[in-house]
Amino acid sequence: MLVHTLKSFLSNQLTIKQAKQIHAQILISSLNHLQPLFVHRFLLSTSNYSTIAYLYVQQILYHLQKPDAFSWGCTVRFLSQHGQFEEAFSLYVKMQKLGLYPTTHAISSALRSCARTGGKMGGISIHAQVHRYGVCNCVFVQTALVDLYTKLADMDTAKRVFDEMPEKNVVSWNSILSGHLKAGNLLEARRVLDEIPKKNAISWNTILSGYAKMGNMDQMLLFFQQMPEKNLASWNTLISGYVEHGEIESARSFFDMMHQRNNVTWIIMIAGYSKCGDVKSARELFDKMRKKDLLAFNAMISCYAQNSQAKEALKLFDEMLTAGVGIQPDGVTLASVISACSQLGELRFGSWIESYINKLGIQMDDHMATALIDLYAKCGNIDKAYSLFHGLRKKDVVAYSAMILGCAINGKAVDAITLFQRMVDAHIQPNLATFSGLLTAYNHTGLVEEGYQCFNSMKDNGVVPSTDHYAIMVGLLGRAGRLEDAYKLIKSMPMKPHTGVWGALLLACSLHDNVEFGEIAAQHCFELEPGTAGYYSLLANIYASVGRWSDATRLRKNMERKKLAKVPGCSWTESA
DNA sequence: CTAGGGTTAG
Repeated sequence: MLVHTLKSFLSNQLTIKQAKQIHAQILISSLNHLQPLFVHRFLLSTSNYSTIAYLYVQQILYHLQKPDAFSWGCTVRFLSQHGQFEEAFSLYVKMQKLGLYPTTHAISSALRSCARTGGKMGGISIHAQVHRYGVCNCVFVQTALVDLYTKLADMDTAKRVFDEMPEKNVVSWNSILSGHLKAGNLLEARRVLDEIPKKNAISWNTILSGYAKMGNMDQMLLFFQQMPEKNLASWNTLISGYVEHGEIESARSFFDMMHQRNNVTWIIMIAGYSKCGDVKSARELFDKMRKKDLLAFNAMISCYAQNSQAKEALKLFDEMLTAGVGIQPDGVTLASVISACSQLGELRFGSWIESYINKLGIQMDDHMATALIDLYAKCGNIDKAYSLFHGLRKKDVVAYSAMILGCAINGKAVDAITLFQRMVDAHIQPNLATFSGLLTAYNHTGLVEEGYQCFNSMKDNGVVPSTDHYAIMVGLLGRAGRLEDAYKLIKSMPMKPHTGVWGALLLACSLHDNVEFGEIAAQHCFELEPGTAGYYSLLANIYASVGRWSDATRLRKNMERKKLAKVPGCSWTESA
């Protein structure tokens, strides 16, 4: 009976709130009789559980009686194996504060957690403790240390620990191998590979992923063909290599060739199609998956959000929640969902999402926070955006760009420029999106010369302006009445201008009643988007404002003949 | 217990 209760507790996907309720029930019920050790054994044999639920069991154990070092060790290992690295580490620290002598299981798992999260301070302090406890002779602990230092990109220390190991196994060798590849030293890695006494598939795959990341596809394929031992991960590494370097067709042909695939395989392909904008192919593969997991949904939802199909993203998210799929979203899901809401200007959804995050007990991470910064800024709540920005653990180029654009569209050009300066001081390389925000700031305030300077400085930063950047510049020059300069800029474009560019010029011409460039701009807009009535109206207005009534009438008649109705005004701040 | 292949925001 007790076991049954526990089992249903663990196999359900629980929210924090539900888990808390059950937690309380268990505390006052008969589960008090269960021995911690028994519960741990049971947990380790169960494969279908929710990690959140496990955390609560751990707390329950703590309430029942003082758990021993073994129980703590099991818990740390469990969390580390389920991706809950921060929790694993903090549990390890707690265990030590209680004066318990950590097991090698606990130490190696805690080290693994630090390695995965890049927890440098934590990892090094565990290393120091290991010295004190004198458990340095355990292969698992030493290998975990080697891996920690390779992941921290400290190859000198990694090598020192490795060389001092009295006993090494394949895992130790593979760790040092991946360290050399992380340092970009493929030759050294190949040399080490020959030294490994008993190589396994992972050894080969590690080198293969090295070739994949170097970008030499021919060498990668050659190595793959020569590998004496291949498994599913080898194939996945191969197609992931092609995807990363934009060769989606090659990836697909190997995908089709595979006699066996797993979710990793499918997700690599879905993400690959997403990156090159082929939403249709991505969805086709997604539909063919038989057991879609959380990461598959995340990949597909992100695919929609990143390819401007926000409504589809929200639709799929809704399906995930309601259609009995039985998968709980995580922070990754929500980051994409927030992005979709932002594209739709859906503040209502945004605040709903925030309460949803609280309900599920999902930890706010930088990805989600950055998405929220963008959402709040676009809805005019710049203060909220700022406070989220200041709360970020690491401010990277994406966060800065979101904040800069946020300031720009809220008329805070000075703030945007200050942020950009701070970003440069922090040695963060600006990219295309950063400059979109910055140029928008200049555009908003009409600072033509400064904007021009900024635009020209892009190439000094190794960034080539995109069509969108030209569009903003045309808008900036045009609004200032410098229509000829704007036209010259368009003529100098190395790529074909889209309607955003010509439309910006047309709009500027209607602002300044300029027929000469207005006609040229309108002509291009008509060709590119013959079905959009707005361009005809703009040109007709220009004609009318300079008294060329017959031309205006001719254009309006032309519109009627083409059955172009005026598109009703639509604003992104308005909910659909 | 320690190693390779999957999703994340502008």
